[in-house]
Amino acid sequence: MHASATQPRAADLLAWYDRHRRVLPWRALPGEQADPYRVWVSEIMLQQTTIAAVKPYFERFMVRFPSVEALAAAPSESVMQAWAGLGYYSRARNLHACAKAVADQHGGRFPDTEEGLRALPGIGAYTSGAVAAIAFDRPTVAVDGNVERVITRLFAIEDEMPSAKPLIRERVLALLSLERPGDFAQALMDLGATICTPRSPACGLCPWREPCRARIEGMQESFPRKAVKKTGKTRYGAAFVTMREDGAVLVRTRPARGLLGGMVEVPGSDWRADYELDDALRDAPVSAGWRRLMLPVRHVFTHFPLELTVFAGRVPLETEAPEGMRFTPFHRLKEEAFPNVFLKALEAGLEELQRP
DNA sequence: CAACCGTGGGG
DNA sequence: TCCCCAAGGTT
Repeated sequence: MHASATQPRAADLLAWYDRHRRVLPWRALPGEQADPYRVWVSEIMLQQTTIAAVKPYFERFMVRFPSVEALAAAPSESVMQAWAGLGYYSRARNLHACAKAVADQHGGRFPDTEEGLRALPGIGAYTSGAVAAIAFDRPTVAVDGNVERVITRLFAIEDEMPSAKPLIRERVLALLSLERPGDFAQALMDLGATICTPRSPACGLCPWREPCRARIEGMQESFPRKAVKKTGKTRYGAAFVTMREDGAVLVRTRPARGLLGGMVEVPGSDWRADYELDDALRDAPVSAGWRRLMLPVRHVFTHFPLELTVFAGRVPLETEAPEGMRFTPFHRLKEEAFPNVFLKALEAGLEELQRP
């Protein structure tokens, strides 16, 4: 007798989850109630970010900001610095705004409904469902990329993303376990992350291998259907690593909105596809004996690649920082909220300055 | 609603 | 090296 297609059941998923659930720093142990603050912070950090990248940030963040009140009371520079390197910095700005809203308008307690959470900054359709289900066991779902992959395979949904989203949500809601919504949400994500992976899914270990339409057709890796997205044109620019005689380095804070908003940078030019490197020194923040590094710093953002040519120079002790800039003592550089692209530029520039 | 918004790792 | 993509939200 061949295994005939059955209907997927939440019970099969939850039974699998009870045996294979991952242990994560923000996840409650079986039978324990999850801490909404930790769940919320983890969900924001995990947006478009891998668990491996998040773990060390999460641990440091919890030490530095142990409660939503502590986070709300912290200066924004401190929050941005704690986030530096994680990417998508609007998440950090919204996180801070959200903490203030919870502390000031909700008495330090997170709303315990999907709708209430959804109204807070940085909390959208996914995160509101995730926190409501995981931290408050509300009967709702959390549809992320994992879930979209699992569900489009399970039902062989041919619609391209993101137009398939409403149908996917409908299917997940139909499967939802009303007894264990929090575990159901986490089980679905664990399944997507460990079994129903983007490439080479381990269908033989899947609790839903029998009802999975995509596996039956041998087409599991072709879901979800997605249109190919095009990458932007490479942009070019100059960055200036300026060291004062006492070792202090010239930096400035970027505007609060937009790319790398609110983060710290070394001064530089605009980034354009047609940037003329020959004229780069007109973008220098101060006059110095600039040395141009031959190897540009390469960095890839979500929507465009960047080639940053670094100039390094020393300036006298009496040099004043231009308007909007400041000299940071060398030993405090590590406390600045540098995104990675500027860490790369800084490292390259400082190395050049060490040479005779 | 499509563009914008980082970064690191895996295949 | 290159490409894809990971627990998305905002505008």
